[in-house]
Amino acid sequence: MEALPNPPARIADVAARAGVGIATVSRVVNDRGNVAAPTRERVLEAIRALEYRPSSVAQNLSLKRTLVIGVVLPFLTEASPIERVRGIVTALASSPYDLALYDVESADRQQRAFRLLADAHRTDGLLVVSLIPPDEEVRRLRAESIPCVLIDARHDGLPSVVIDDIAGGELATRHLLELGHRRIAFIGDKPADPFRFQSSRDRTIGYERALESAGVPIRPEYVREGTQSRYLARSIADELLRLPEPPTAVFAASDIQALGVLEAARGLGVDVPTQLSVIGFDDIEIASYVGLTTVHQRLFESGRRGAELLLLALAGEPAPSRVEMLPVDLVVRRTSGPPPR
Amino acid sequence: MEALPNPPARIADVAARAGVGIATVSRVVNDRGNVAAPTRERVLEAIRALEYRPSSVAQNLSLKRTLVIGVVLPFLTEASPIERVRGIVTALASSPYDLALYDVESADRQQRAFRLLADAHRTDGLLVVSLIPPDEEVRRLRAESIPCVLIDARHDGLPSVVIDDIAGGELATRHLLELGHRRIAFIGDKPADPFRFQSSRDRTIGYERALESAGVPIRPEYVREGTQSRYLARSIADELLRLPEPPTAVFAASDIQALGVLEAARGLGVDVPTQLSVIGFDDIEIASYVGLTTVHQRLFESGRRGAELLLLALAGEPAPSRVEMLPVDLVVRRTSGPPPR
DNA sequence: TTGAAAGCGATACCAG
DNA sequence: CTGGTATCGCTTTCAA
Repeated sequence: MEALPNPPARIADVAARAGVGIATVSRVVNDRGNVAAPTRERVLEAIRALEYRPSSVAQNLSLKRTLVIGVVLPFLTEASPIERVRGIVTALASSPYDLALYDVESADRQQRAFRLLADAHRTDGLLVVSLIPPDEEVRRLRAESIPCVLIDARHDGLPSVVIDDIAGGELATRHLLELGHRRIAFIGDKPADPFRFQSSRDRTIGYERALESAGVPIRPEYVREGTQSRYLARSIADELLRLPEPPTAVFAASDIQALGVLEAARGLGVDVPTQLSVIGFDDIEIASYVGLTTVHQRLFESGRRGAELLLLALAGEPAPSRVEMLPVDLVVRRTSGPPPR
Repeated sequence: MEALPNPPARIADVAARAGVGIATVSRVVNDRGNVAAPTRERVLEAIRALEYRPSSVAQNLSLKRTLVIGVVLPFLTEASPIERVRGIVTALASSPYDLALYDVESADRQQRAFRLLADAHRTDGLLVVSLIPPDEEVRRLRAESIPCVLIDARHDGLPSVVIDDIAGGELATRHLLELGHRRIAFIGDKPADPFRFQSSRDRTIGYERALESAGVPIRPEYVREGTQSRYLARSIADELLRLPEPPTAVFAASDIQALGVLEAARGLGVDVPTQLSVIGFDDIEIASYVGLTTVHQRLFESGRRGAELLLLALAGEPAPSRVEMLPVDLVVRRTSGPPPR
């Protein structure tokens, strides 16, 4: 249990002790053939004695690869990105790659993350989640042929894994329509949100499309694109429910927002689902606990699949397709039902 | 948007273009003084033109530091480790360090993780969560003076951040006692679990201690140390509730297990809290959604604090104390109440 | 103020 | 089979 007094052994130390050249040590360490058994034994003995372990940093420089995959993503503190990371971790577990996380909370941090990553070969490959990398960086990535896969985001030059948000929006809205609802409100993100980009917007489109094809007119006062926070969603829902003609159902663009809606309903004594139906989007873990009806998007799967595609690219195989669309499905639980009569 | 045809520029390219030596370029890049203004300008111009960015891999080798902090932890797929990671990410956000995650699901993966990390200077520092590193590795870490902080784990040679599990166990049990319960069961982890080590065991001790000082005898059939899974906890709770003299309250060593208990109760038509009180431990996010009474352990804070200590050590300042104990507190929600009469 | 050259710790080519 | 040596890209003395 006492500390070694010496600094870590280098390959030269091993070579010296074994009385061989460093090339031979390298061969033994990397299991390249062409080393006589007795020599190999001497080297191994020296390695053991000196507790030698190759410096990966030096290996990186020499081999021009790091065995590290960088994951850039915003809002690691929220539930959905975490699900995606789980998928990524799972896919990477059986690979030789390690994972470096770059959380992107603030704008400057974001810039730095991309900067770091484009930094030639700090990582062997990149997974960018819910974020659109600047054209500038994309160009560099390609120039240096660093493989990069987007998850929950799109960019012309890059392969990506996304879900069909429009279909999801339609699915949710159709569910409510089929239950008999006609006064269906929508709560979504700010359209300009640089992070979640098109997702919420596409869900709105799905919502509108479903209403149209059911012949239900879209009422502007029911379409509220505010923010992804639970608290703001709550206050928006509060307003909606106090409308002279309140909606009988609310479709929220995320479960987090749906939870805010549930809170608002509880606060006003509006019973769910008899007086108000609520449907979310994402199917985060909490959704199942509170019985939230929602659109399941395969968060875990998106991470897993994205990582898989990246591993393929890293292995030199070309990505099967540019944009891979993951299906969504409706999960009916306890917050949706027929409208009150 | 078209790709650069050339490989990334190296420092020598910049030097050549600016007509200076590489040393000068290095000075400019790293903002070391002693560069004449016109020279500096020429260099900056060359950097811009070539889109030069220093290779961090090469810098690592030269400087013997990586600006990466390694985080080793098991079960990233569960809620509590995630909370801790959030705390770590937060603390690291304002530092120059990046974060490399090593998830340790399986035993071999675990070995590999420690191996990688002890690997001289792949990371500048280590955060080990809910895991006890082998003595062997600890020795190496110290020998190579790589700072390492334990979170939710202890080891003689290393500073650590833990919570007071015994106090937590007492707190939970006392809460139930004060409500009037006398038949209080305990569901904990397998004592031999190599991952969660002492935590659950200590909570048991707290439980026993509280009962003792209240003069309530400990009934062996009420103390069930099984597993941390929700499903197994559910079936254990099921058994407990079918006992001729079932407990009126269950203290689970984790919220996950408590959720299993709640499921068992629901399955048997036992109402919570009128017929059965349930208290968990951890206060994971879901707890607040299902109204679970629990012992809040500062998961986020443990990560934050651990990272903070590591940053201090990295900055050369000595750790304030060897073992830092985070307080716990009772969060009373809707699953605990007086026992049925 | 500047540049040549010596590390940093590996890999791998090329002779021997 | 084995060893010397160039190389990876940067930082940092040491002289000029």
